Amino acid sequence: MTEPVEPKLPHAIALAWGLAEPPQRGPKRELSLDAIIDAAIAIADAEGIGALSMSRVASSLGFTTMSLYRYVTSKDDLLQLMQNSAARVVVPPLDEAQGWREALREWFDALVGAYRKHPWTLDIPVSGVPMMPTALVIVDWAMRAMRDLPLDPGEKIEVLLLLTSYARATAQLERDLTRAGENATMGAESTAALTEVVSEEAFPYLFPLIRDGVYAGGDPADFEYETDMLFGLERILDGIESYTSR
Amino acid sequence: MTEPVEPKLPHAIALAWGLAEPPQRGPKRELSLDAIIDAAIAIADAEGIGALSMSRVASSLGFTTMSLYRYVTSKDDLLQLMQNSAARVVVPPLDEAQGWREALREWFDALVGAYRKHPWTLDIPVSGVPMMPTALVIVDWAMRAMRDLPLDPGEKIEVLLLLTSYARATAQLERDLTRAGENATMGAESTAALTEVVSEEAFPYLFPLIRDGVYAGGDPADFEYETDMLFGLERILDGIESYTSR
DNA sequence: TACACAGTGTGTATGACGCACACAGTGCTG
DNA sequence: CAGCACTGTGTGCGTCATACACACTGTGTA
Repeated sequence: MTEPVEPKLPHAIALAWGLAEPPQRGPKRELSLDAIIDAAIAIADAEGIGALSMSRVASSLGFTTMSLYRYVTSKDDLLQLMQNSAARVVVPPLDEAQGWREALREWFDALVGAYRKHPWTLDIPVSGVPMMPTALVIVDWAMRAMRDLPLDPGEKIEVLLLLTSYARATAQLERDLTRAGENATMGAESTAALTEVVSEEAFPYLFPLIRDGVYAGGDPADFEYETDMLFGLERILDGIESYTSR
Repeated sequence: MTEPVEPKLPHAIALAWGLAEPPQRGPKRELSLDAIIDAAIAIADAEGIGALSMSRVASSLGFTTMSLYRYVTSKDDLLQLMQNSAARVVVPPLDEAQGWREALREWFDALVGAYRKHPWTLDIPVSGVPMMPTALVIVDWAMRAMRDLPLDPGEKIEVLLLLTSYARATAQLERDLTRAGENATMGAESTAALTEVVSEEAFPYLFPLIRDGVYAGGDPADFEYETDMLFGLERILDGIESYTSR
């Protein structure tokens, strides 16, 4: 009996960390975890996460549904592994000369880029404090970017939460607006309907924004991603700066 | 033939705005939309959104599954309406003397409070730019709080996005940590396992945080909600302040 | 007053889906 | 060569959302 490897890590996490010695006995495996994950990601990329079913993944690989369960304990498991794989980012080498603002911008871009590449990751419900390798790589990178900031560790984690949540939110908004551009539903049509229902009396402060098409309004192309999206980021960075130079 | 009421609003949204004249002909209705929504919310409150099925809701009301579809076109529809109902907040009367920082804090608290009261709203996938009444009430309130800030409308929306995404993220983190405290899974046990897998070489900047139990570490009770959670908010507010007083 | 018909709640049926489980075959290990 | 850990497979179960046909109800109109 060997050492109990890791004390009770959830299965997907253990797998993602590569903590699974391949079995010695029995027939050679025809599938592989990576092949399954890649196939699943391909489906999600092409048709979204709603189209992803176990049987769909299996048949796209030419195997039966149940064969997948030799590699993955549940669909949820698979989703975690997909997310871990899709969110993988390349961490640039440490540049000592780079300031923390620029470093965090670069980091933020990478995050948003990953969401753009695999938008369905936005549809995976967040499950607890992240413990997957990719997530921790991202955290490590963020901590590196903040290495010289005079913040205590708890505060850095707060900043991390701030940035990741904003990255996710902007990516989601961007996706929704893009979809609204294509899709008739939720498009200009229903936006117009809003004006009939949002009265100036009931929504005195919101009303002008809707009237002028600033809120949910007009052409989604008006949204200058690269500038609008970064406004919030710069505000966060300003906030950090003003705090640290108190 | 009467005027086509509102041009093509999604069904749930139209319902939520009360744009559905009750039918004149036919038998008296035994159910009501509100009763259905309330019953569904009760189930979600008690057992989470995973336990929520149409048949579950129906039988809790003493009706058949299909009867619900006379009031709601789909489960998704119902989820939107539940969220709209659960997120309802009481907007305090306008206090002219209140500064924008305090106003936004109050607003933020209300948001987080709603998430605390009905944590399952965190599990409802966000669908497009919010157009439900409650969401717009919240937006209106935020705009009121920012009424004197020298920001253009687009910037205010950016700030709104910043704040709502952070509120959601903190509420989610808080919930996850609370669960980790109760649940054995993801508890101290697997946190300990992290230390074995996160090496100092591979994660030089993250490693100390895990070693010292700052990240995902130690007692979840260490998380001082009321202070830690507000750190990020104060940074956002700082960022706005520093920007407006450029 | 009678009736057409919009609208009600119901029962049955369908097609996905996740996954448990038993099975027959496979190839390492003693 | 025997045992057995492990493979991919097939069947089957329970759950779920929802389509549809049905019998009934009450209101507006002929």
